[in-house]
Amino acid sequence: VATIHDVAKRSAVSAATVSRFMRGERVRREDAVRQAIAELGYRPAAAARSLRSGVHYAIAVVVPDVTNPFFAAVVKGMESVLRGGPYSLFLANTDESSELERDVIAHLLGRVDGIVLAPATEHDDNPQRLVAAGLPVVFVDRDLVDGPVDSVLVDNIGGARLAARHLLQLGHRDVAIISGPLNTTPGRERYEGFVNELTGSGVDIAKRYIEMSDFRESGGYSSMLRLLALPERPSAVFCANNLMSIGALKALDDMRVDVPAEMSVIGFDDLDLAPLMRSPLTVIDRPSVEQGAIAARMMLNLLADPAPHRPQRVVLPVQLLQRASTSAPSRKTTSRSSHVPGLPAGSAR
Amino acid sequence: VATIHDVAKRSAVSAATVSRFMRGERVRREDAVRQAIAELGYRPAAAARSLRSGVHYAIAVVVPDVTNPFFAAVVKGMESVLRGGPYSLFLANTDESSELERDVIAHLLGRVDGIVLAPATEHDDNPQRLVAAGLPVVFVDRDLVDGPVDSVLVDNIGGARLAARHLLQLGHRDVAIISGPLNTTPGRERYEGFVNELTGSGVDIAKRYIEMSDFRESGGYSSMLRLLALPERPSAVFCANNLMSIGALKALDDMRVDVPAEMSVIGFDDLDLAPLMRSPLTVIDRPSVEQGAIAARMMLNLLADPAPHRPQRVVLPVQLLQRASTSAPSRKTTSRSSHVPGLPAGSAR
DNA sequence: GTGAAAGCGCTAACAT
DNA sequence: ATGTTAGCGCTTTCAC
Repeated sequence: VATIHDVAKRSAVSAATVSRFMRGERVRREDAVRQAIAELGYRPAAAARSLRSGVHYAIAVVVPDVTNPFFAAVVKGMESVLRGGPYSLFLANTDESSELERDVIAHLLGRVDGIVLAPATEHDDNPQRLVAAGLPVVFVDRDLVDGPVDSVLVDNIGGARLAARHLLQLGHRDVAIISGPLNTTPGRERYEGFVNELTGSGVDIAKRYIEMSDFRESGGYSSMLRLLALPERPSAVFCANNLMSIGALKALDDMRVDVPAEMSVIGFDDLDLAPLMRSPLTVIDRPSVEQGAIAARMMLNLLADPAPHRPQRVVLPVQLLQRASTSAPSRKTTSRSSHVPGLPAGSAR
Repeated sequence: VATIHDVAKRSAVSAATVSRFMRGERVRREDAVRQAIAELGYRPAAAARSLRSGVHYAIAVVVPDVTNPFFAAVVKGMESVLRGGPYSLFLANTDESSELERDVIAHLLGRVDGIVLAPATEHDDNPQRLVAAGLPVVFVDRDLVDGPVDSVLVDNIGGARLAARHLLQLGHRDVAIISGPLNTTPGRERYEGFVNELTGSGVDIAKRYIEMSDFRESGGYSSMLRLLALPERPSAVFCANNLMSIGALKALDDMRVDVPAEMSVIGFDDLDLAPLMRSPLTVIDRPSVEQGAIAARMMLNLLADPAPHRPQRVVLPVQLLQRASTSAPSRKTTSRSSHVPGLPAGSAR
């Protein structure tokens, strides 16, 4: 374990010169220093460097669930940008819990130069304290009601409206939603977008068709079970994220409910395996890898120029990927609203 | 940004006393210290602590691909064990590349107290240097040919044999494999197990039915395309991991090849969506979350007692999950080996 | 361009 | 049980 002084001695310069060489400055005895470093296998002690200079050459990305392919993709995008640069990427997980998030962030403080964060809730004060403490923070996928903050998001409202409109066009009137937590950005926005598009088209959504869930597969599963237990089932359902879509589809499968004949399903977030499913899932798709890449670039900018600035908010577009899990309702539905303006009821595709 | 001296002054003790309080020792002016810490919002500077004491209270897990659900599950398992304890978990990605692995490890050195590693290759010298440098290392899913090292693995050979036997029992004789890289533990072991079980049963596997791939979805896809382009297609294929199974199935789907009627497929590693697939995938399943949990516990033990010890090697069992993607070959196959000892040819299930 | 010296915030030895 | 002292390895003035 060689120190900078060992290198200095061996190459007959001072420690300061070695330090300058390390940071890329031109040095007279450059070759000698380089050789000494190689021979001794010298690696600067990160802790000493951090302590003295205050920089860590590390960025953290904190997400609610590494198991969620969407967040895995975001991480991939960040890595592709950070690769080759001086910053390492650390990944931490909060399991959708504000308390865990607090602990995780506490462990991160003083170890990283910036945090890319998908906060557990919009009302979290953990992130605010970070921003207040002057640590660069970029929000990804989710941000705070209190904003404004630097963030890269997607058009959740537009996507949810797209989903609603798609179901309406197919002729559905008894429509359900399995929603994420309303205290998260995507949970709230997708809920509001979906419901507003429905009511704006003169189609009310029954309270019993609104399932508040948790963005987890298990949550989607039990929510769908509840919907299926209703005396009058809905003819279509919108699942507000990928994991809940999977859970809902499993419940449908277990209960032998045919998709889309008996129940149309549309999800938010694409599934890698969607094309191979018995009933390939129709989804609202969004650029996930790119979301991570943009977040990483924003962080790099923040790090390069820490001066106060007008917070930047990037919103990426979404698109409808129509597959086979949605179709016109087959059986007669008890339409509580007879007319959708501009949409001939029952028109498919 | 309060230091330990600020706390010391405010609570009228020395810095050393505050330090002792922080590490849990009993202190006379305990309440005063606690209060000062709260009022000042004191957080020990991790860098200073690390520099002085040499401990970081951090563990890294380094995997080839965070996007792979298997590794995501391993990480989950580690987190569940580490949660609540003093150690943070950092996750890093190597993209199946030894060079990237070297860089990643270099960045980790001097920042973490131990590394849980799934090395890119078995012949890697990166890990060996870590072990030699005295940094606690636990190998997960993959280890080194040079061993012995602490590791938690699964019974790859047994699993691959199980897969082969399953196909043989169904009556397949023209059997293909889409293998992972032979310079990785699971790549090599699954290949050897599969081929040995076949040849041991008197069934040779044709060279053209052996596809060497890369554990990636794209690799599985193009390998399957090549198998399908053969003048005499195999009637069954074993995919050595989850991602390649997905790729292979997508190729089959794109080429309109019916599974299992025209091609039986068995994979290694379960897929979350398997039950919802048009042809639910038969797989060799293994405990993935538990693998991570065990690795974390081994690391904790290493950290608690760094004394030299006999390397421990845990091997977890696997099981066959039979679904619908495997069946007896339908069309007459050009059997190059007529008799399998003990197995009535063509007997299914 | 280079070296000497100081010190980042903490903990470990030693003394009390 | 507590304070004093020293120093972990590095970067950064400040002189030259």
